[in-house]
Amino acid sequence: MQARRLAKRSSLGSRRGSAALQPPGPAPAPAREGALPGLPPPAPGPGPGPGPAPESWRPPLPLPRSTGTGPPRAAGAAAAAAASSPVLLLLGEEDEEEEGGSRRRRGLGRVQAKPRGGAEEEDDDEEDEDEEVVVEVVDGDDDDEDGEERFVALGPGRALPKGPARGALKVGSVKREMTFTFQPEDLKRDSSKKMSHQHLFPLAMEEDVKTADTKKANRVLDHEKENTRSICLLEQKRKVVSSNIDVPPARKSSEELDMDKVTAAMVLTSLSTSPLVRSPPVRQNEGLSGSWKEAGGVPSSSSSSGYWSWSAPSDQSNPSTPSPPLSADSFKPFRSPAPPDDGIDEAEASNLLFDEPIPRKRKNSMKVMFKCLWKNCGKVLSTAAGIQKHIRTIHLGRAGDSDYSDGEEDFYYTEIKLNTDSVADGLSSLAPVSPSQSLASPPTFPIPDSSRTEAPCAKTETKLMTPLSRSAPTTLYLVHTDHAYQATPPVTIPGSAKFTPNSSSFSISWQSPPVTFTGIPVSPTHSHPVGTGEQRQHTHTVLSSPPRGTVSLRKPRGEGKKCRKVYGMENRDMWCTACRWKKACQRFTD
DNA sequence: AATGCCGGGGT
DNA sequence: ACCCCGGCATT
Repeated sequence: MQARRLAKRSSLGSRRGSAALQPPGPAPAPAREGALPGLPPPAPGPGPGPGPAPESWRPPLPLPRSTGTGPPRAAGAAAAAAASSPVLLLLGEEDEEEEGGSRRRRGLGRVQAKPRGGAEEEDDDEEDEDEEVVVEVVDGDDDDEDGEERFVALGPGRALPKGPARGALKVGSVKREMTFTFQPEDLKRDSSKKMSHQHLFPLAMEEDVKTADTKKANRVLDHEKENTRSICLLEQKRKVVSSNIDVPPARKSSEELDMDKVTAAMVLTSLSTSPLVRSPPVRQNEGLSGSWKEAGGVPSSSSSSGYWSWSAPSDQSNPSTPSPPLSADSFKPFRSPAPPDDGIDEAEASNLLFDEPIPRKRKNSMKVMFKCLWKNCGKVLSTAAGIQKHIRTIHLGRAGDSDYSDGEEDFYYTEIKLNTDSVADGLSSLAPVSPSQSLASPPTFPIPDSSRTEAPCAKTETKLMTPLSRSAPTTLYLVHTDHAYQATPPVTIPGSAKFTPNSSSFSISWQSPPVTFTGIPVSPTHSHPVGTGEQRQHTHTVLSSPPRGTVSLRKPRGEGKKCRKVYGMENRDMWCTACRWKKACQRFTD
């Protein structure tokens, strides 16, 4: 079968390539990929344009490969690049950030270093519909200078070969790299990969890493002051890294410790925003914070938390160890928010296609603030802790400063990102601004990609809440229905939000019945499908509106291009399964 | 007529 | 669950 597919694919690939450049994806497609110099022929041109993201992942993944195979990966160059825009590189985009984006980014980042060949591309291309290529963001190190992120494509069958190669490369260039992949289904493979990786890592290297890390820590401190968020991410990254590498219990200054707290808080916040996590707010948060602190903040090696066994590197990598899976899970949320990003394709990178409660993704140049959702309050603080306290004391009337928190505060505030860069602007302006948003009281902040709860909450709040009402601003949950069809396997990441690249493809199936919001024909700004997608997400809240009497069960015909159009009948096998089955297209949802 | 999709059926 | 396809609604 594989073989068959392969053959088919290759043939298709070529075909597709030509097709791509053709009519189907006229403006959008080309524009999109066109911007990427590094990327060879925007092979599957058709997809990119129309589909929110579908295509992005579709295209072959040259990157990973190149990364691994890439000849002289100019470490120096890379480092330099990173240094120039550390944040950009480190801070991710959206989780959903389908690999497309990442790849792209990557491509941009190191284009100079190694232009990829189209051939490889084709090759990678092969598995699309059945198995989406999953690109994992591998956080190299937290460090800004040589922060390197790697995307490992976990394609069925690909991962394995790749691992070793990469590892080898790594060693050669003396770069530290952690492979942290959370591929539920690919876990095994993954672990094996990691293993190999580990093996490749000479002890010496680890030493190196340690020292480097320490230095980094210091540097990071500086950053913290100006960009908390980025720090956050960095921290997170570091944590991730540490989980794999035996990181020396860095001596942390009190300041840093503080930061950790804040970081934890922030993360918690973001997490709490996630519908999934929401239910058990307190517990969750607490637990998390705990682990976090442990992970990142523990100054002395006395990290007792059994969360992540990082005492022995080999341990983590050991597939048989329970830790890997666990950590993987727990990491998910963190990782997603910090997907890399390059300020260039942010616009599209903003592909916020999530199909699920995805922990808010963070944009690099975004500042995170916490806004009180209490009616008529709208207070905005820069720290989660602060806002929590504010809520606790002011609104909940909890005993003064008692740090006691039942987690309820989480419901009353939301994390908002102040985007400093264009993306935000683009999005917000672009955004057919959900009605709720306009209603939201504290309009001060453009809520580019506020957590989905944000808008809805605000709305509800203003509308129904009584000042005194103790009930938290009703939290609206997103109704999300996934199509069973064409389920891109990896997509469903149980414990945490799915932000797998692929996820973008099905993202929003708002076929959800009781969906209220019917009007607001999200202006299909095709140029930025992403934004649109997101908007929709927001709007898509259950709760508020009375279930429309007769919800036309029929899915409003999508206006976007569908597989059929994009690929044509000839390439029917390239269609998403749903399309093939004459079901609602899963790939190009709109 | 071409599409997009639902409902239903076959395996 | 996977796959097909009749048939209807839309374009």
